[in-house]
Parts: sequence; structure tokens; C-alpha cells
Amino acid sequence: MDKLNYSPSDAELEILQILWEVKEARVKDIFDKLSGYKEVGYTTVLKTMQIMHEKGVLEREVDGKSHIYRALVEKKDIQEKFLDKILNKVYHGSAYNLVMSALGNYSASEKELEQIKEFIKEQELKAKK
Amino acid sequence: MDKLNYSPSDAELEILQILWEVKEARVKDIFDKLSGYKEVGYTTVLKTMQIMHEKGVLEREVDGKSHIYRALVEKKDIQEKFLDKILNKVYHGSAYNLVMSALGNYSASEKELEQIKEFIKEQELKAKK
DNA sequence: TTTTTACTACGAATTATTTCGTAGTAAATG
DNA sequence: CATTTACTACGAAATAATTCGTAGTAAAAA
Repeated sequence: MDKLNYSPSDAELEILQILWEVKEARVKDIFDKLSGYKEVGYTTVLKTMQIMHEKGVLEREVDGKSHIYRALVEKKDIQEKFLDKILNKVYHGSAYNLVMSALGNYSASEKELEQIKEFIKEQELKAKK
Repeated sequence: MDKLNYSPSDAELEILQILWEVKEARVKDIFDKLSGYKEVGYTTVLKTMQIMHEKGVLEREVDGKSHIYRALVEKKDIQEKFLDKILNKVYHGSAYNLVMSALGNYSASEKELEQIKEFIKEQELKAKK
């Protein structure tokens, strides 16, 4: 999978999300999960997954009468892709603004906040060297 | 402009970005800016802006033979929209992961890092109350 | 063996986005 | 007064994303 140019559409992203979590799944498994929170047709999911397979985003293995699918794109790469986009397109390239916006609008646990501070301290030390 | 349902496409976002910065502009102004970093046809920009106007994303005022456009959506709202999407679709709702990813992949100035720490301290104080 | 079930494959319609050619018009220029 | 310039408006093509109906097939159930 060419990591550089692929950016998933919304429908594709929902499927990737599930696959990243469960590692591998049949169309039916994905359909069941998606049905849990939205209306969607079985063949719609099937078709989307077939297209993702054609694009090289998913790999699949024949198992009896169905296929077992796995993601060929890593979550980390897509995260970076999206982060890059949001940073450059709506936060003017300022990681600071993005971080403040995230911390201001969404909560993090006390432990997580500590870890962020810790991480920043390390960064500052590195910068001083 | 109904803030809740609108999400700009890529071409629209590039135009919004410019409008947020310069407050108001004619098609020609936007075209000139965009031309600075990519190939684009004048009528392409014009048409996109007309569509955005139809959608209620931009307002415009007649001035002589041309129009002066202004954004009706606020940057803040679009930032939140995108943040929400990236957080829920690729960071599993964890602001912590997003923040660490942003700080890890992009740099912030020393002063900014201080401010982030300061902000976190305030949050922690609030949480204790 | 016949029918049902659980799948995939294919084709096509629908919608959104993006692009750009052509035409029209009013003001500026020659 | 004629022409050029600087715009807008309109229509339509190209592409991608999304959706779903129909058909086909092999295994499971009756």
C-alpha cells in the first residue's frame, strides 16, 4: 500500500477503524458493527470493502465462501496524515494552537495531564542541549 | 449559516483559509493567492465561491462589476469540527493521544511549551476543586 | 434432492466535488 | 464609436464516493 497518497473517505475510515481494532474481519462482522450505530445496507459495506481491496487498502484471504479482510494501512500513518491536514489547513501550522484547542475542548485524565507535562519537560531539556 | 452540518471540502477550505486571514476579498484576490502555490483556473475559483455563496458559507456584496466576499463560517467552528472528527475517527476520542502525537511530530516554541504546561496546571487546579 | 441461507460479484444510479469552456455585459481604453 | 479588459453567469463534463438492486453460487438445512 502506497502510504503517501492514500487518504480514506469517511465510509472507508469507519471500516478501517473497526479493522484496526479487531485486526481481521469478514464483511458480515463489519456490517454488524456498523449497524450498531447507523443504518447501512449489507451490499454497501461489501462494495466499499471490495473497492478498498482493489485500491490496495485492505488485503483479503478466501475462507470458505467468504473473505477475511485485514487493513494494509497503519493507523499511525493515517493519524499522521489527518494531523498534518488539520494542522496545516485549519491551525495554520501551529501545533500549539491545536494542542490548546484539544485540551480546552476535551478532557484528559489527571494522569494523562501529568504525562503531557513530563513529555514537555523532556522536550525542553533536549532543546537546551 | 448552519454551523452544525457544514463541513468544507478541500477546495472550499483553501478559500476559507484565505478569507479568514484577509477578512474580505474578490474572486480575483483569492485566485491570485491560490495561483501563488498551485495551478488553478480563474473560473474554477469563481464557480467554487459561487457555490459556497449559494450554500450560505460566504456572503457577498456587489461592488461595481464584481463581488466582495466574506466568510460566514467562523474559523473556530471549523477547527472544532475537524478536531472532533480527527479525535473520534482516528484517535479513539483520546485528547491525550492527539496531543502527544502533535507534540511529538511538530515543534512548538519554548514559550508555547511553557504556556501549555501553565494551562495544564490550571486545569488540574480546577479539577481538584 | 429441493429449498433456503449466506455469501460474493456486478452494474448502475445518485450525489458531491472539481474543473473549465463559452457567453454575456459594463466599464475602460484607444 | 469600436475594441479590449475585467468581471460574472451558466452549463456541462469528469471524477470520486456512496448506495443498493439483482444475480449467481456453494454449502447447509429440510
